[in-house]
Amino acid sequence: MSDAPPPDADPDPGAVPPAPTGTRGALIRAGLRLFGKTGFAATSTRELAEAAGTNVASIAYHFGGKDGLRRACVEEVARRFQAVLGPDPAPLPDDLPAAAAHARLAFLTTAMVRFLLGRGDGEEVPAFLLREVLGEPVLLDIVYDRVIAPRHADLCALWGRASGQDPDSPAVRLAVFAHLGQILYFRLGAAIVTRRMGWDGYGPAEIAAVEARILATLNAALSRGDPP
Amino acid sequence: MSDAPPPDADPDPGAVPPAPTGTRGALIRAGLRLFGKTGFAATSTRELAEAAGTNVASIAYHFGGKDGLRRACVEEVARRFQAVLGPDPAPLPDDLPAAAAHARLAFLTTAMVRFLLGRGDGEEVPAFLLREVLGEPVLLDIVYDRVIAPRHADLCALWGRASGQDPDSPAVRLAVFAHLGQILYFRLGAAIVTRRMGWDGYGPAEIAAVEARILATLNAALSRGDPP
DNA sequence: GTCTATAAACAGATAGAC
DNA sequence: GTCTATCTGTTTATAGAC
Repeated sequence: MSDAPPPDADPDPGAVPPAPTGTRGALIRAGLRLFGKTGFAATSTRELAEAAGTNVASIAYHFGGKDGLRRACVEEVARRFQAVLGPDPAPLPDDLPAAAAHARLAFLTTAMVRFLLGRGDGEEVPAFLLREVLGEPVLLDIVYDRVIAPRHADLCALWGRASGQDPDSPAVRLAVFAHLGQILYFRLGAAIVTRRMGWDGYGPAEIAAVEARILATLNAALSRGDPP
Repeated sequence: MSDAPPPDADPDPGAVPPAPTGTRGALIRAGLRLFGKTGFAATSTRELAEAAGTNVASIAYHFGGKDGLRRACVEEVARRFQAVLGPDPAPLPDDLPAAAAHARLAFLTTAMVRFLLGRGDGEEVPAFLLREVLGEPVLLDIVYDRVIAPRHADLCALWGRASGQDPDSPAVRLAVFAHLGQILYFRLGAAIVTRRMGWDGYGPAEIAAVEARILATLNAALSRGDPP
């Protein structure tokens, strides 16, 4: 494989960067998976190199060291979120009715539940992200600024419109966090939830049940008896 | 300090074991704090010994090795939960009104929020617990059987009574998990929440705001407009 | 029971051939 | 760019004095 280390500056900050390829990309994907699964400290550079189909020295070559690979993984998470959700969400139209905002919140909720509980990135990205949030506060800056804060602000705007409250009020911000916390818990506590429910992992039927529960709470919190 | 390794069998399984003391107890407390803060793999035996005010060899002497200390920490978490919540919760009276069940749920919710967000064990125990749940599934067994399952069953009984649903139904079990997930998130995502809210940690006013939010969701989910 | 000294394995980083 | 071999520091576990 043949890739040079990337330039430090992005000439067009609005555009979504392309997915990393080659040895560099393989190492990042291995890092995302192994760091998320067993943790940063518990993952050796030899394991990373083997999982990526390369040698230990390439980690230092591409990222300067194990810490550099970690940072690259954080940036890759930010990039994937940008790629899925779009770089700059459109501002809310002034005349958006409350019911429409409610419906969009329900739609985004469903999408998040399916992403987090279904097969795919949802298994490794949240585990990695959570370990970063629990651990080094330095890397949290990247996660916060590029992944969390913009999306949270979007959801607050919708929640405010749907509930008739000020979207910048502490009450709305907390409500959105509580709502997101519910969803995240079903991924983070998956081992516990599936055991207690007698489930063998999250299949389509199980995901539907979780979706129904979270939408019910959303509708209740927004003071509406029925889904829009 | 002078303590022998404890006997393997507990002669009275109903009683709550006493808190570990001496060097053994100091090592467990150090493990709980450091494992929770930086993770198991990232914490060295030298750090543990220093934090406990003893030497590295005592870890092998008391627990057989670093893994043994980890296991002892898991059991200490289970013990603390038993000590605070009581070993065997009383079964729900048959004639408990829905409003009383709702009130008790609200009371337990407030207690959990204050425990998790306030100063004290709430800072280290959940972090430790979460890392265990994310990692080794072997230790999850102890946590699940002795900490999570009994408490979850209690809450399901209350939720069923308060909402008029079957407490053993999947819907109630999921509702309780979603409710707990909200609460846990404010501890796990504390770094994110406080930053977004512009808070400097969780003080009394901040805890009250979170409490209010979670009780509001609880009341809405139980289809009641106002707190009991 | 506590502690020092040490052993054996492993970590991440790097030099240098290709 | 890739890879092997190696350097240097640190890890856990243990032997043995007290």
